[in-house]
Amino acid sequence: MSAELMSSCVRHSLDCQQFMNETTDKKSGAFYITTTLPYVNADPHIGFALEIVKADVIARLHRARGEEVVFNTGTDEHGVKIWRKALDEKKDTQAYVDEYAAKFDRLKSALNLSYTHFIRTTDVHHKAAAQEFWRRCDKAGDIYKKNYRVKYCVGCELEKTESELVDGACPIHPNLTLEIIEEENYFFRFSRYQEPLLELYAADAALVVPEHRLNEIRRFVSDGLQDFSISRLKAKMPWGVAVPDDPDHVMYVWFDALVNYISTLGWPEDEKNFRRFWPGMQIAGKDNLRQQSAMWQAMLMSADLPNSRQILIQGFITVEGAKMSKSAGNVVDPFALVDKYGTDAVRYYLLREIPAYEDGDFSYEKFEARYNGDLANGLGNLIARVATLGEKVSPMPQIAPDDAIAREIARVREAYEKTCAEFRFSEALGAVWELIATADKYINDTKPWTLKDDPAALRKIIANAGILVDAIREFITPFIPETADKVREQIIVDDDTVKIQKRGNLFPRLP
RNA sequence: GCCGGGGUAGCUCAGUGGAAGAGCGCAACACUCAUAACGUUGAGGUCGUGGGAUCGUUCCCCACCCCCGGCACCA
Repeated sequence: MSAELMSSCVRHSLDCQQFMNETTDKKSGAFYITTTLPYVNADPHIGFALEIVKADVIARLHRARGEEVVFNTGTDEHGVKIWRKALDEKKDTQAYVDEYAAKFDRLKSALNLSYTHFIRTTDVHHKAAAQEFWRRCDKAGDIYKKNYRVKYCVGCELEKTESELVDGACPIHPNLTLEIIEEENYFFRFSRYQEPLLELYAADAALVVPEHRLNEIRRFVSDGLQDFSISRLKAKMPWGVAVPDDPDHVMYVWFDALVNYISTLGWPEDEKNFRRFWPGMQIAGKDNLRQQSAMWQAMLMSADLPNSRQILIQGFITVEGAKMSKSAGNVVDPFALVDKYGTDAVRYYLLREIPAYEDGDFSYEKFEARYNGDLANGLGNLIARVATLGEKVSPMPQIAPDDAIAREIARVREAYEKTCAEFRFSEALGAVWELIATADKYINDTKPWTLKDDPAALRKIIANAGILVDAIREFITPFIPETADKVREQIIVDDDTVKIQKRGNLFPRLP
């Protein structure tokens, strides 16, 4: 590698490091990321799989930089919907949520996730933390009681929110008049935080990513905030965290659930761990924008705790262009996908096909096209051909790569680091696949299969191909770690030697 | 209705005031190390519609049409 090229690589690497530092903990090598906690009234679906796989990639990228990472996920287990569902299924509520928590935890092995913490909102410690959080907001004067009016549909036997109504009536029972029920609830003084929230958004334009989501929440806050209800009458719905010093109320599920992001760190008792990892990064779907970037931030201010470091908002996954829903019967089960295609194929699809910040689509046709096109014909085939060609000269001393090859790797590295820092993983993988094309073309051009009688020339080609493969392996490691390991089992490129031993195909072509 | 984002190749999308791009799909050619893989070449677009400013616009301005998201208790 030329001196000029070398210094340019170093420079880029420094730039990217600086960029990522802005979005991570400014303190000593600690990084914290959390998903939202899925509500356990339905099985895990592919949308949550996307969220947690992305979080996993971010966690792995930070670990690769030598940081200590806390990666949190878990389950949200309180609230009326869960309580009713357990009743419907004639199950003990705790037994019901235990079953679901176990189901969600199985995503860890199915998707090869590296989370370090799995919190359940029914954990004893979490409940105590939620109560302490409540006390702090109360002490700050942000909690008060007032009458709460809810609309109730006698037909559904359920309370209805405005957004559920069509022309002011229940869409399922449009002929029934909604009853108004008044009950006394505790409220959080959200309205008090309009200005502080706007200041927060103004102070850090990268707090919410992408930018249009920051604009969306800024407008929402600008339009004025109403205090929101944070408790429910225990007599009507007992499945919640007890409100401190008031046996008649339990916390509304929002309030308790959001506290998980810090209770999982041991807050409030473990001050040291909390200070080391908080503030952290949060990833959430677009339906969670308000809760994460406004409500939770106001709650943190009220409790006199630092705001989140960054909130990454992603889109939804549609299925063949249609919204995924239980009633449509088109919900995609991540476990079934993994059974059929394997963990890394599923991870790859989610990360490559779904855009970073917008809605993406799933279909079996697209999935299989990605699988065959990118994984079987692309990555898998390249590894197979390099392994077969290289086996003949293995082991061999490593030779410095051609300038053109080194330059191409440096170019891709720059694009890779930039797009990863902005969480544009689809584009990062696109850049890595350009390197696969480079390697394929290099092999076609140099025709190593014609050099059976010229081992020196063959070694040079294998050295270059090996450097490319090893760069590809490094780049895909956070995305499809198991595959990266399998590449290294076949093609081991170290500073001074290259060892190659052919094994089975990474991704057999689908028929 | 108000606010925001979009309409570019069959599909998914990138892009620039100065001769329209990528990937996938399709066709032809070439190759045989490799998973009927890989490579090369090619076909295919009045860059939503109509005006305007400009020497010149897919890009700037105006109007209109269409799509998507947000406009409070959706875990």
